[in-house]
Amino acid sequence: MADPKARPVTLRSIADQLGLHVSTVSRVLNGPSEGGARAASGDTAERIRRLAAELGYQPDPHGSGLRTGRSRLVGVLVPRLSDLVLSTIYEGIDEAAGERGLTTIAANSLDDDETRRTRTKMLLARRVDGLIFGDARLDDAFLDRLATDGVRFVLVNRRAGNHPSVTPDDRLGGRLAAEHLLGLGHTDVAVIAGPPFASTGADRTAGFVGHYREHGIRVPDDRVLHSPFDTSGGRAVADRLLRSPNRPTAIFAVNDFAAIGALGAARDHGLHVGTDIAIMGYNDTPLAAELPIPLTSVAVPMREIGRRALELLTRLLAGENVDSERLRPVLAPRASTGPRRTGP
Amino acid sequence: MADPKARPVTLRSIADQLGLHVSTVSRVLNGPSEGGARAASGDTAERIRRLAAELGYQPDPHGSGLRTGRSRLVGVLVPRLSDLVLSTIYEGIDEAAGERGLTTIAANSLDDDETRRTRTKMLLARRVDGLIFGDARLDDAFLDRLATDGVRFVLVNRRAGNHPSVTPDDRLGGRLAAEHLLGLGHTDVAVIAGPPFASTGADRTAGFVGHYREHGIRVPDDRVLHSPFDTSGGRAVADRLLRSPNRPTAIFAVNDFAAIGALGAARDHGLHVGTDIAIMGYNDTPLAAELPIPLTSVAVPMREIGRRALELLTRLLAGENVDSERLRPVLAPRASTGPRRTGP
DNA sequence: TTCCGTAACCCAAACGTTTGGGCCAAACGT
DNA sequence: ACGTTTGGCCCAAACGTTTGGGTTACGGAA
Repeated sequence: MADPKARPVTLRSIADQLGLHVSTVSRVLNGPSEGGARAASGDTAERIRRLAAELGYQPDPHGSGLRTGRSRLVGVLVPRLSDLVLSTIYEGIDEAAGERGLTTIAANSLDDDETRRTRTKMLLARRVDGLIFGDARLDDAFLDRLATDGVRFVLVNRRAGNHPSVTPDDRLGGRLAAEHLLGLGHTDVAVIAGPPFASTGADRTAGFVGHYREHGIRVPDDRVLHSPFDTSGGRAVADRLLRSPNRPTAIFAVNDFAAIGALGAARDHGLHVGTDIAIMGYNDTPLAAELPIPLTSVAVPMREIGRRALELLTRLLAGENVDSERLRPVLAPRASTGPRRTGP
Repeated sequence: MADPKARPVTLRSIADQLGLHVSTVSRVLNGPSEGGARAASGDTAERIRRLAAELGYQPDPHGSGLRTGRSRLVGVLVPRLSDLVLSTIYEGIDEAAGERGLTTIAANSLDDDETRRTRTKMLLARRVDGLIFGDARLDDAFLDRLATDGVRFVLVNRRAGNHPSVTPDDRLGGRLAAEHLLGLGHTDVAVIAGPPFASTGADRTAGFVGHYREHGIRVPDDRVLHSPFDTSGGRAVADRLLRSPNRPTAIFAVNDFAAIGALGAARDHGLHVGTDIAIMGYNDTPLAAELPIPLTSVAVPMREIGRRALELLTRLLAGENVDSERLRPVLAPRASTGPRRTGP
């Protein structure tokens, strides 16, 4: 691995040991594994590769970064890594990056404008080759500015403007939720819609409300409530809904954690979830299926979304023109919206 | 921020514009903000600083890294970032790193030996100045080897050998749990102990069992079950416990997610948690307090643990001798272990 | 035989920074 | 007045890599 005090193994040390020039070694070790254009003779190349492997040579990113101007670093900005949705997406990003020899640097923006700015600046100062933003806002002036400045980035999970993005098809997801609840006979429904600036919540809500509208049922404005994407936020909002005299028979939370909060609120009101009231979430977090009352949710391929985002970025960095991608969600019906049935 | 095609602003470009030498600029911009040893005159220094700020100069890490041999990069290896405990700790690490002008690179090891090896190699190839491991194993040959190789690292959350570490005081935490359950009259208890190679589970279990032993109650070996630190693992193990003819009256899971799984299993067995059976977790995840049946847990300052780990590493890198730190956990009693009471 | 092509290398510059040595002039001490 | 310090700056080398441009030497074509 790494020797104690031994001088780090460098192109030069290899070249010297073999009586070659450093540039020859560099070309051999860089060229496509077999016979690059200006590579060395098969024999020499073999000796070089063998010695490099034996010494455990690892190119110094400072050297190559300095020379090439590229760092093979990708910056990833998310609202919070401790949000399971984002950390799972990040795992997908990092996994795909690793396969391409790229390294990712993650940072939290906390959905705060000032923090985004400083963290992005930090990443740029690190000379990342490109960025992936998981904290885009609808109508995002910051991103627009960055784009005109020539910074290369893609969005993940949330879309904004027409910056290239990889997201779930959230309108469809909202529709699936509506279809499910309507199919169970719920005509009096409410939505816990997440914060208004996130496309995820907005699109899921729009899809949901749209489906109901197309079936002649209007979801009133005061039945669409905004809240943070977390448990306590969901609980607070659900409590408000359940306190009202004519409470809904079903609640669609655009996020599993908000839904879990709603579960708690329902219990506080003495309601049995699944019979007295239907509650469903979104994202199909691993937790959802394992809860005491399993939570109906809309499954989204989060890890795959992360992978695709990284791939999109690499294509962008390669100079290609890229298009946004929408990944297909699928319904995961469980006990929280009705009589117990065999889970998917 | 970053201009479109404009040449990046460098020490040289600043020096040229001011008719100075690049080394002068460097010294001014590096020296302790006021009057370094060999800095320039107050006037010149001021001009340099002003222009640097105006142009938005950011030192190129490739250049300085190459010259100094240091990268100001810290590698962080954890089992999984999508594990809330680890991602929260990581947030603490990253937060503290940011304050010191360091950047962290995170990677998942999945608690898999091969993956650890390759990911660590990757981080080392990136020339990180030091590492923080969140996936240590009791008796960890890999870490021992790394240490003798001169790699500088600290451990977080889990301890191993006598490598410097920052962890919760898990024995104490286990004792707090035992004290709580025993105080409620539970003498017939079981432990969901997590995987056997993690010090966290082992120490929590040891503290728990030790406390009972000191009070004359033996927790039999077949009442201490190992499982992964996740919900489905906890559910499976709890199911086994509850299926047995003489089932325990209380279960201590060394992890909140395993406890949530146990909650589900209890429900499957028609038991009402809090009255029919007591279940408690560990870590006091934000979720715990918000669950339909709030989960008793042992609160651990996860974010602070991360911060301390980073600080410990910086001291280590500065050449100081460092000691491990154990942070104090505190009990968070809730409804899942007894009659509803006001939460902490 | 001469000339060209090419395989297989070597040379050298450049990327941006840091840092041990200068060097000059002004200030100071005696 | 003369030597010494020191403030304020410049010089140059080095870190490891990549890459456009040589330079040989040899094989084959004319």
